[in-house]
Amino acid sequence: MQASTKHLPADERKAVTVEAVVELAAEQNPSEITTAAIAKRMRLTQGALFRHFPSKDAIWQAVLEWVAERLLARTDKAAQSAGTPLAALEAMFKTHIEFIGQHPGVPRMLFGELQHHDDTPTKRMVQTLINRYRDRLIVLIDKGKAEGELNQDIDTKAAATLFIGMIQGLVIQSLMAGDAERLKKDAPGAFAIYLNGISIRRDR
Amino acid sequence: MQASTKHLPADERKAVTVEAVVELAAEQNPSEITTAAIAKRMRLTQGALFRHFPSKDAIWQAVLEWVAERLLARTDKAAQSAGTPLAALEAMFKTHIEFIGQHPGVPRMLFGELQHHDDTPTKRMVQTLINRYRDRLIVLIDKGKAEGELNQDIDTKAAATLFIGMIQGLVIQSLMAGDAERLKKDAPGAFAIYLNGISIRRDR
DNA sequence: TAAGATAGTAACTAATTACTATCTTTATGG
DNA sequence: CCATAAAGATAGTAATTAGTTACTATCTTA
Repeated sequence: MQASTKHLPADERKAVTVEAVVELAAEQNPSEITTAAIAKRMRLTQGALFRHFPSKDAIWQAVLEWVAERLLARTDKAAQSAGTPLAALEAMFKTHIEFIGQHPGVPRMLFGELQHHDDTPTKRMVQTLINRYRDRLIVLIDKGKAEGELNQDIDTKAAATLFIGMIQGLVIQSLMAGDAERLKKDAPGAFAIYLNGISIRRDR
Repeated sequence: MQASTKHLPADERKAVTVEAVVELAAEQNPSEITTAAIAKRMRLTQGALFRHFPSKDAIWQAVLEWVAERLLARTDKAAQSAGTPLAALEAMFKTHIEFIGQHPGVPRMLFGELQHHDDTPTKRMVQTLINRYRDRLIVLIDKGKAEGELNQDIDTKAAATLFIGMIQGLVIQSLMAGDAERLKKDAPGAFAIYLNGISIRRDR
């Protein structure tokens, strides 16, 4: 073959592979990403991938680990640096939207996993991620109620479900329109109504 | 093969095909539904399908037409038999959730279409469906504002986006949990918060 | 600096898939 | 009851894909 084919150590090669997949997922249907396409993006032959991963599924697992780590780290940081529970919720929301804006392929991959009817290992990883995210929301919402920022009458679990669902719905409509910008545009308006729905407010 | 292979007229065979696909989509990843699987479900050979459809894509188009027709007809009917705009919104929501409960494969197919990065004919059909749905919501929300049922200050488009997004998010979380019942369980709580967010209410 | 270990290449393989060509069965109207 | 056209069966094909294999290049270290 030709071109500068450097030998990378295994760890680096794995990291590069994950990045390549995340990039590709932004450009095409994730379920149609072939090992050949991943290898081509990395300027590697297809067979070489299997030196580092035992199967294609193992590649997906590495990618999902990457996603879970990064997303939770960023939203946690955002929430912690906010002053009140309500501010923390807003910070999490904004950070989440920002994350998706930077990695448009990520939600596509997650949605793709959920389409499998049976419990694949990768689907379980997505479930775990969303559950961890949801737990953080529940803590914040309960704290908000206790501190008098949020309406005591609302159902905490429903509020957490809607928070996550709102983001998922916004992403889907952005995907539908084929316009990544739309997510950022629509997010504030949707969040305003959500906030209206959970917070205590004075009558107009 | 043998067995009682009745010859159906083309129109009926097409209808049966659509039903088979909708059924299969409830049981497996729609993007992995092969023409062989469809034929098997219909107790037909794979080649026979191509007597009625020029391509697999044409099958998908027929299915999406079926979905758009049925969903809009049912939600329209529900909205029209409601007394007020707000009641119409709730009726649409409930009917929509009910429809998905009866056809769990439908949202999976729609989500699958949205994962293609380029504009396929089928993706366009999904876009058109959601846009038509959205237009109905906007009319209702504006009417609700005019009649004093809804908060004048909310952004109508954002409220419509969140309405659709809420359903999409609920469906995704139900898919994630692998529990179709969860949709029906979570829907009322989420809608209550949404309602709280858009309606005029007295302070507690 | 030589030898073992790690990373990469090129060329397969077996399975799957949408679609087709040819032959057979079934339904129907005169 | 028979001719004919529509519907289905059978048996293909070409393309694609994950994974394998035998060999080569590069790195590491004793």
